[in-house]
Amino acid sequence: MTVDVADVPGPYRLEDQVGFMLRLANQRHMAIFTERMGGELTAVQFSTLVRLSEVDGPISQNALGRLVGMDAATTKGVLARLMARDLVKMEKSQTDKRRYMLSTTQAGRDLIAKLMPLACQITEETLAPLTAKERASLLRLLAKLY
Amino acid sequence: MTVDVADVPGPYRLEDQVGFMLRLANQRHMAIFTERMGGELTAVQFSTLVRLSEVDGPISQNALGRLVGMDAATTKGVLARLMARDLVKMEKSQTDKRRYMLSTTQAGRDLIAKLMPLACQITEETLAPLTAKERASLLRLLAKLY
DNA sequence: GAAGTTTTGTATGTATGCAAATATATTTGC
DNA sequence: GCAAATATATTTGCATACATACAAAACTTC
Repeated sequence: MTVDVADVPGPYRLEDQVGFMLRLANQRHMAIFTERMGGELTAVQFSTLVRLSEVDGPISQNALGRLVGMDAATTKGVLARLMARDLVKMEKSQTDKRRYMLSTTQAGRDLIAKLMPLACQITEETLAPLTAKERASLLRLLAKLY
Repeated sequence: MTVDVADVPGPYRLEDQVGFMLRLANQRHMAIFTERMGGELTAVQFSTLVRLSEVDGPISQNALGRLVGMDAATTKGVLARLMARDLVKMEKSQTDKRRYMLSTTQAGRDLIAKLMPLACQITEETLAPLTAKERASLLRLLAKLY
């Protein structure tokens, strides 16, 4: 009678835990992002602004937050900072008195256009250690996880 | 004359950016961790306690932080919370008057032993959408990124 | 149309995570 | 042996991120 090596659990090693590695990989990317962007926008602010320009129509705060993967409390803070810089504007909905309808300003769209090449460089630098096949594989696997 | 499809950049899609996907995957894992751990320890606190028990000798605050991937400011807060719960103890170094030497308490080691099976279940649940090969592949690719 | 549920936005508290500045102690270079 | 560079720990400020609780408005169901 034999034992399959794959069935022997072995010791708990932090480096073998997805959670730990996800955190470290994310940290590395954030460091690259912050350094390259030079304080123009944070990663979450950039994602939020891109999403808002994609939908390109008035959208509620919570709905936009969901499209970016933020909860309501986080969304409020991010949008407050974007609005303080006139990159996003907000107006009361006529049909739903609870809602604020959000849209990008011209300054917001201009900033995205300016930062887009930088964002591509950031992705490139983050993925630099991987081959083209590995990059595709990583994205596919990450997409399965959420 | 033909054009290689791989050379045509295409539009910028948020879902194709590693940074965005890393953030979402990490969020999903954190949600699983928090729910399963039931408030016993956060993911970072657990990692820190495991690392400290691994080195199993007095270690300085900064050195431990580096082993877990935290900067000095973050490390201080995490350790303060662990010490407030008597999971970690600290004493002044005799040889280096800047350092506090850290070690786990019996309560800290007991808690890790108790939570270890839970941590394995959390990893399992996070990786549930992936096959064994995909899991190994993901870990290998993540390890290359930092 | 009234009751119960859901959605939206807000507020608060806690926990990472980093940048930058500070203070003290140690090590290194010469 | 001393000045310069490093290492350690701390503090502050800002930015996610989530849990929780709340109020107001809208929707569902009967």
